[in-house]
Amino acid sequence: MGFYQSVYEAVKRIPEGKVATYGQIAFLTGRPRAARIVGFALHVNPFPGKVPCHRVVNRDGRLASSFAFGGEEVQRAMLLKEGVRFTESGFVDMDKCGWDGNEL
DNA sequence: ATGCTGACCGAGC
DNA sequence: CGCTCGGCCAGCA
Repeated sequence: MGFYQSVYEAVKRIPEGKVATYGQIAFLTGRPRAARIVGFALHVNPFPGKVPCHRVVNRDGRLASSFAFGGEEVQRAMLLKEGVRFTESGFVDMDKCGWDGNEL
């Protein structure tokens, strides 16, 4: 069991209608500076239905450059379906949908 | 152990 | 406001 496993556990804690940044996940795993590892962890092991990697975005609120499930458009559709709001620029509204990481 | 890589983040120009 | 650079940390050859 490596750091990746901890990442998946943290991502699964993200509630619907909310999104978290890679840095946020990294913080929950105990490695606030390991945001890059978080991204790569989801990239190499995107468990469909188990780890909602579509709820994980970068600090800009923008979706990942390479989404494992198909593409940014697919990710955006799933987030909209869950109730996540988007800005005119096509970014996630972090102000309302930004997960504190400690609400639950 | 060393070096390279990577879905990042923050600061600087 | 947009791009570039360095730092950070885990996994792999």
